[in-house]
Amino acid sequence: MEADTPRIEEYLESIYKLQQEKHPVSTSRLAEHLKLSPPSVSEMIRKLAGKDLISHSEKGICLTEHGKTIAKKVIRRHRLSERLLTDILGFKWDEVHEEACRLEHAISPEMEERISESLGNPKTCPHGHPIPDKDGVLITEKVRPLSELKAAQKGIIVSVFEEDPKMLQYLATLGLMPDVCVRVEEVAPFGGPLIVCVSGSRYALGREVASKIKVK
Amino acid sequence: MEADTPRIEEYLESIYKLQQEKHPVSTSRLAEHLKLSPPSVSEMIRKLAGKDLISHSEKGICLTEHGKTIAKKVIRRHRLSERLLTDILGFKWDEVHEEACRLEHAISPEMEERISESLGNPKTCPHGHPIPDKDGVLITEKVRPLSELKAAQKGIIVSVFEEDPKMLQYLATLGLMPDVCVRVEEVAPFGGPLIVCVSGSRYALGREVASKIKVK
DNA sequence: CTCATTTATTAGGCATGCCTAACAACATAG
DNA sequence: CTATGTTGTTAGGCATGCCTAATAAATGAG
Ligand SMILES: [Mn+2]
Ligand SMILES: [Mn+2]
Ligand SMILES: [Mn+2]
Ligand SMILES: [Mn+2]
Repeated sequence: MEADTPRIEEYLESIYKLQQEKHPVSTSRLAEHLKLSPPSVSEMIRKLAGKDLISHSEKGICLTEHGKTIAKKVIRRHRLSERLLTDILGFKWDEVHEEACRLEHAISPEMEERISESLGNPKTCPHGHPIPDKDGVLITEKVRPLSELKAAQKGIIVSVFEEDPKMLQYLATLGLMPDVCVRVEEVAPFGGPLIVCVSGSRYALGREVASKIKVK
Repeated sequence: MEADTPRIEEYLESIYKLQQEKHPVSTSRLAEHLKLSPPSVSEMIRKLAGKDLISHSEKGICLTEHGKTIAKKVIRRHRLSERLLTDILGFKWDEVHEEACRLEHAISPEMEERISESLGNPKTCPHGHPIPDKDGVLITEKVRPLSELKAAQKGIIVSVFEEDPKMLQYLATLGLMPDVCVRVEEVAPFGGPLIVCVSGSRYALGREVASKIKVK
């Protein structure tokens, strides 16, 4: 019954992440995220459904409880790997995603626990996303995208929903990282950029980017 | 021209290790070490020869220069992984082989360097085997097996050529680890055991095991 | 409502790596 | 020298995961 390959783990991980954003996960969005052709994904979807890891109705792809459990384990290993890479090996937050994406499939439960312990059981990855605990319990803070703030409102960055190294590097130069306080100075109309103030400096920030920065 | 899969890396790594011991590496020994069927190995051998990674004459399998270069890279990653596992994550030396054998294929050149730096560029793995440097240079100390020592001779353990966790655990309880001084008290005749003295205690040690412990 | 685009699936392949069964080649013990 | 066991290879398969081309189904703009 159990037969989890790295590829299956990777699909479940992606489905989980996509579910976070917009609810119905489609074949095409999944194919795009995984950088695979739609037929490849279509085929795997059928297999995952056969293994009772997802349900595949007309309204999209959904993880089953079993699928969600596995996805959270993969995500735990991914995020712990990221922390290992930044906190112990000195990587920057924009360098860790791809590396962690490989490591997550090569880590035993024992190593997972040792990493967690060695790091003092961290609660989040370097991008601010919560790390599911050993039992799959995931504490999600109530957040909203920076793009929803009105002029003069401020918030503390909780997480940055972005994987692209270039973008992460850019955000780091602006100081837009978890735990940092941002104030919205101005919101340009017609979907224009936000003017934000971060530790004394002002920057113009596109709506697209701002929507990926979650604040509380 | 380049097309290195984890499996190819694993084969080259095994061939390299087997070459260290007895010279002519045979299909069957390789199959046994890799825990694969002889036909599977036979097939891969042909492929590796086609990629100019090994030469396959009647007198056995030999790594080419190119093959040796790749093998040493894999071994560097393996041994650095072992050090990471023991020195930073708190694993014991008997718990790291299998784990490292997976990690070695999931580590980028950048991560390899970061691990090495973070550990202070270690020269050996926890079992005392030398870690090839960035450029593949490998410093091999002149050693001889403990089993070749005569009564009253002593030596310092350099390395332990053993992968089996049970055996490593056993050796650790006796204190037979790198940098430890051993004195041979007695050598039983007809291939019998050695009586050795390690930090004040005496133990009987089979020839087989003793031959895997290298001293200087 | 209809035609065109987007989205999903089928069909047919291919590469990688593994397996078992059968056979060939060789060594060597009797 | 022959029978036997060891070693290696061929032949034929299978599972996994990916691809392109073609087709079907759904959507939505005019
Ligand atoms: Mn991943
Ligand atoms: Mn992250
Ligand atoms: Mn290995
Ligand atoms: Mn080692």
